[in-house]
Amino acid sequence: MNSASRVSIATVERETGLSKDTLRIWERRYGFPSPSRDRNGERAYSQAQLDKLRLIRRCMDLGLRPGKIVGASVHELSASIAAHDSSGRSGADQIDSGPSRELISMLKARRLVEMRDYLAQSLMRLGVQKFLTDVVAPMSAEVGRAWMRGEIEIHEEHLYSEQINHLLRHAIVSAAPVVNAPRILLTTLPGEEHQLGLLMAQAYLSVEGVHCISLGVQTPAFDIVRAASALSADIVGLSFSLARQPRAVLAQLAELREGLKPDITLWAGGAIVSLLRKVPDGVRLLASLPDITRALAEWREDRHAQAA
Amino acid sequence: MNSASRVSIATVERETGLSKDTLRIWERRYGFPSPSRDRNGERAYSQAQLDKLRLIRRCMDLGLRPGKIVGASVHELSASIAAHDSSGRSGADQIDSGPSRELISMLKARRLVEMRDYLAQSLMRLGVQKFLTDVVAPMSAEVGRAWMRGEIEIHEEHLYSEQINHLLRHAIVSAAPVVNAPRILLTTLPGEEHQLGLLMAQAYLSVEGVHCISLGVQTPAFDIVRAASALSADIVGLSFSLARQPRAVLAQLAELREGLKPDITLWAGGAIVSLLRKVPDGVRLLASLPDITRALAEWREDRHAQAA
DNA sequence: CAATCAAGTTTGTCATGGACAAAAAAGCAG
DNA sequence: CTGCTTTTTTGTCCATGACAAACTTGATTG
Repeated sequence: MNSASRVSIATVERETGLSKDTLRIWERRYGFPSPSRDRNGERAYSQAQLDKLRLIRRCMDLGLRPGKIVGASVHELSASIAAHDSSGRSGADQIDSGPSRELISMLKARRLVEMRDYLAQSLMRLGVQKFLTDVVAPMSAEVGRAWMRGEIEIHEEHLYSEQINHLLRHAIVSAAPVVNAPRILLTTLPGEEHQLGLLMAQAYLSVEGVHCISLGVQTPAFDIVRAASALSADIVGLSFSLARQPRAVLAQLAELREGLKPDITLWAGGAIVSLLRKVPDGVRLLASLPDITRALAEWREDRHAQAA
Repeated sequence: MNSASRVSIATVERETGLSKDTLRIWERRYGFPSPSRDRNGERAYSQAQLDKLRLIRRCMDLGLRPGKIVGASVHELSASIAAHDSSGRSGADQIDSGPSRELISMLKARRLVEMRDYLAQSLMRLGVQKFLTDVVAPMSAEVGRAWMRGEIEIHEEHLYSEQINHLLRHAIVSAAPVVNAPRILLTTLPGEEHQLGLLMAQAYLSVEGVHCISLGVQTPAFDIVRAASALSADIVGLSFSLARQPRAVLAQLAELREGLKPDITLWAGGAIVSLLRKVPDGVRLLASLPDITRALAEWREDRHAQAA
């Protein structure tokens, strides 16, 4: 807590996700960050530099390039983020920022029991799907933003994940064997560690009367293909967080689509999909949770049409 | 999949957990691994080198030092591991290696439904605690060993975790408010990412009539102290996987004990504790799950004695 | 005008080799 | 044995150079 406010390059790497090599080469090329040195000649970054690096990282996730923004001021960076933030969000998305703010302050104040009760109560009151769209989704976005801004620590994000994780897993019901229920395989590709998005999808689907199997995170494409066959899946659903590069996502999707039998439907969801410019062939993008319901209806129609 | 069997240094770093710097300096100092180079002068490691590095890593986790073992043959390395393996395990621990082997082969073959059914059925038949001690604990150890030996991939371990995670979270009942039930705070310290051990403890405790709160993984000591006060916890329980250095574990425990109010009991569990030579003052080590029951009984006696 | 391709920039990762502090082992006194 | 000092081991950091892949820009063509 009160430890020297100067941090090592290893810490900065861990906190920002920027590799040591990248940090050194930015210093060489752009002159920022140019940390002071400790008595032993090693880089010692200030808290302000760390904060700005986090901002830069966030801007890059928004698609801006380092050369353009490393030289920018904190103010300009914030402005860029704000511009993106508001352009992406329609007015309706913001209605729940009140409860989210409230939950975040509970999180930061460690008012855990209160938070858990509030969440559990919301789940009961709203039902699984509305709870996900109106409470969990906005709050997750808000937690992500708060982390990027440096307002909360990574362990506080873990704490949040833990609560939601528990609540959702408890809420997920083993699907009653509906006749002709589609079999859906859920997972993420290698490099994608965030399991909350996956879990949200699973919870959302669990009340739609489908047969849902989660492989957990980071399943290689080849294994997804094998598992889809072995489990005779009708649909493969993938989740992508904001942390991924759009290009990499498209490439991985194309590779998987190629390997997957054509009669297996491929869905891609998660925060990143709304940033993708072109839709890969043979992949259904799901920009939000309610899209799942729509996509499922479409799938059932298609299947019906084919059968007839 | 079938891609060239030579892999980049970045891949080796990800697969073995050995940093690029470490890999380069081992090559310089010990002459291993000395990978071939691709047309562009970059290191290209063979599958055999990767396998041996994994073995070396495993030996190091057992306490051996790189200088002694980097030059050793694969055979010698395996022998070292086997020696440690058998010396640590009493005969009774091995009774369940049959079912574990069976479950591992299901895992590798992606016979998921079968695995899930088997696990769910075992849980029903044995009850939570016996399921944990007789099925989950041996199998987790076996999965860990299989991963170290390179027999399974990391995503297969994730898949296993996913299944257990789900099953346990579903099994954990929100404790009925027993009168005078001890309040237990569960978490791991920074650097410890493994959540399965924590979850196992929580599940085990959930049927002991205690009030159990999990903070998730990687909570800084300072925050644990704050949370313990805020939630008026009677006991703080920590989990440590084999991946941690015994020294670091002792240091972190001592630091936490110092910060924590003396009347709060501190428990440390997980695979590493049986390797600790000395017991830190004021910390109760729990070498196995059944120890939890014993420790809880002791705690209740103590509390009773003090009240009288 | 949109789309495609070639040339030019930007950017991250890798390589080499030197240095050093922290951790572990070894040696030694009590 | 236990506690202290010295030596060895070991991982991380530094500087600088290089280059391929990704991205941008601008010219060319249907």
